[in-house]
Amino acid sequence: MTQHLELVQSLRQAGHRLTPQRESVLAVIADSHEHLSAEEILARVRKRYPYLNKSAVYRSLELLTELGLVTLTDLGHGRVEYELHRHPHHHHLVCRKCKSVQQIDHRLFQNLQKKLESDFGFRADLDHFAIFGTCRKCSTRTAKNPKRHSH
Amino acid sequence: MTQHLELVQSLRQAGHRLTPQRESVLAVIADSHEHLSAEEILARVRKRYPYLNKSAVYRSLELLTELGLVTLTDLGHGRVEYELHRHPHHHHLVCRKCKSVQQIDHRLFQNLQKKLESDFGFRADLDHFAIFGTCRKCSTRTAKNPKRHSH
DNA sequence: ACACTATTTGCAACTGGTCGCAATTGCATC
DNA sequence: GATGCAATTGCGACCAGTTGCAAATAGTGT
Repeated sequence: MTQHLELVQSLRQAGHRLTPQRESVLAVIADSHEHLSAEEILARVRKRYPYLNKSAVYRSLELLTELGLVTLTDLGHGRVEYELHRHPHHHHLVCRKCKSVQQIDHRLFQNLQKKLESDFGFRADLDHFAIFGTCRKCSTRTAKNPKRHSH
Repeated sequence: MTQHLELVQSLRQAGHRLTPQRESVLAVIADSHEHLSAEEILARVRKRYPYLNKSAVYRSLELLTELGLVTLTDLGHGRVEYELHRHPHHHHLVCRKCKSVQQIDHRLFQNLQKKLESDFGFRADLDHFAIFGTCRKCSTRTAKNPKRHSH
């Protein structure tokens, strides 16, 4: 939980207030080592603050993402997932057809990331990235049998 | 409109039916040279088919995207935007803080795209991509004055 | 400890998008 | 041009997430 403390510090340093709501959202994320959906976060937070409102959770998550303390990934499952920002990170290849998710190493992105920073001064959040496309299986399958597509 | 015809062909070839709903969604997208939100597409389609249901539009768009005829971009404005798939394409750098959008050349992605295909057999839809992060202006600003962040 | 005020929260209404299912329809075959 | 049936649509309920606004409160200064 020293991590938790650090996070609280970053928040305050960036000029934001530390409310019990934010504190508990942070705690939940810091304590978990998996991806969490907003819904799951809300449920866990409510164990400590039963009446906490969902907009508070969403607003906290938005802020934490903006501050770079939390990463957000849309794996195309209809809900966004949050995770404490840890280094280094993996990325995801998400197949639009079969919805499979494949992890890839973060180093694949380093060149691009550096180039964006040097050319445009843009600090890309490429720490936890989802790329959509068609996986090997689905590419070959559709080439043979146009009609079939699983889901 | 020859383009429109080609699109219809691709649809049929992939084993899908050509319904008036799909046809009009396609026509609207093919006729427009800007990004269109689903809502805008729905509105335009209704000029021809006044009672067309929104789910039909969404389902058509999903299909067209899957077939690669249409590209979909989430610029973080709370709504996804659709566009006819034209080559070559630009990409977008979206600042999480000031929400500004900056276009960049598609060639920045070619290496990555090739690598994903050769290493994983994954055909990434990198034709129209949005990368989130912090733009130059916002990086320097937050370093100086932690509190300020426009929106 | 108290007052002040900008930030944050709770609430409830709203929005964009999805889903299950019954009714309809494109199109292949006769 | 009629038949059959799987693909597709319409519908309404639903879901995740957002927003505007009035009420509450963290943190600053006294």
